[in-house]
Amino acid sequence: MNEKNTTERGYHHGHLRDALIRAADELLAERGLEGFTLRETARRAGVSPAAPSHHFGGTAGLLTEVAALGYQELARRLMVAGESGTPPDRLKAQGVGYVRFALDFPGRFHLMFRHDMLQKDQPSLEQATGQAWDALESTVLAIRGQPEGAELDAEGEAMLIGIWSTAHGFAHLTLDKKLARIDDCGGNEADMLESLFPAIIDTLWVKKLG
Amino acid sequence: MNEKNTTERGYHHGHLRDALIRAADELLAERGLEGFTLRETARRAGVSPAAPSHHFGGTAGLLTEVAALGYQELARRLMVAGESGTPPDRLKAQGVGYVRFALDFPGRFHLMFRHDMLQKDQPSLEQATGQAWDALESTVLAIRGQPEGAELDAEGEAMLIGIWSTAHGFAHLTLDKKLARIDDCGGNEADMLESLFPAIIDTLWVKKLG
DNA sequence: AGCATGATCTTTACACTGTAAAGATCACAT
DNA sequence: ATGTGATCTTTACAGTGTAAAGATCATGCT
Repeated sequence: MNEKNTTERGYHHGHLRDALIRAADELLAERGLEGFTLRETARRAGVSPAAPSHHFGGTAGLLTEVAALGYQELARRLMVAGESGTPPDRLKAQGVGYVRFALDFPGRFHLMFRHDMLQKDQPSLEQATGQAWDALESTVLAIRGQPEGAELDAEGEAMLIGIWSTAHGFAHLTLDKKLARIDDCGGNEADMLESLFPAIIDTLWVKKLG
Repeated sequence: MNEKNTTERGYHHGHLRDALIRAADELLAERGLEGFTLRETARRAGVSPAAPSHHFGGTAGLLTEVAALGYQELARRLMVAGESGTPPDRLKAQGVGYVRFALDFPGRFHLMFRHDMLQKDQPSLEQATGQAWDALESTVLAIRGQPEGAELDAEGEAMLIGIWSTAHGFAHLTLDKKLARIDDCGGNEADMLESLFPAIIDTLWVKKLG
């Protein structure tokens, strides 16, 4: 019944909703969040400027779906990073993975933390953010010696928010070129991630936890 | 010669440049960065929509001056916070001061880290950011036992960027309501600053430094 | 089969935005 | 006093998001 997967012509697109999400994500990757435009997204999907609003209610609706995809990808990476090693090593790896995600997808990343552009009550978004949170939480639970599924104790909570804040802030500062004066790595983002950020984690966390 | 400080009537405003910066800052405080508009700023200054561009070249020019003021205020607070106590205590106090600044002036804070909206080469901005950086650097130098004015060693650098990242990330996450599920403090930003953030610093940093 | 119904997409329109270009006004030095 | 340059206004234009109304089509009901 849905056999117009190849050439989407005619008045009705067929898979417009998915196509719009994909187009928006690509536009975000190309021009960043500030270069994003609902009309340009529609243009890329080969559709009229007002078409997206029908499916998503407006710009915020579309961007919320894109952000949900971003959280899914982030959660996936955090789970992979938290698979092997001692609990402190896993937490460190998740921190690196968090920053790497931000540097790989700056547009997505910025969007995901712009609550003024998202509809926080959207179930798809809530679920995806929950997955990312859980990935970190289970690692911290292991560090604290608490059973899986338990509620974090106070120090565990501070630990979780701490690593999150540190990774989040480092990612933001790097993307905003605020660490450019650090000449150890000549502004190269990859180097900053591979050497500087782990050094920070070591200085802060691992030495204390291990 | 400049005696029209009270009633600014007539074709020429007199102190339009300053008035625009003030109006922009107020607008930022009222509606946040996303509610900011060059035309509304002009309206509040009682002037035509195109007038600001003459003084600042465009939106970015005006916002850069506002951001420079923000960095000045931030630097002032960091210096005050770093005045008394042991070096680790001073660094902790500066971290708290950093977050407090962000929560007190969300509009300014967001603007200050939007490199796509600022002119990074503006001297007023460069100088103000340098002051804020120096305030943190001198505290870390004291912790590392290095003389004032020296160049930070590798671990000191990691320490500086680490505390900055942690405070920066915590501020961002708080402003974006990402820590709302932490029910220890019922979403109250003041409580989060006064209890949660210091707990994080203690768990991460101070225990290790002291 | 024929047909109505509703989902999907387009067209049109409007109130905004930033800013470029050209004109008006005024302070001030000569 | 006079013109010169800085300051501000007017006008205009290309964009933006989205509301409202119209066109097109798939689908299920009789």
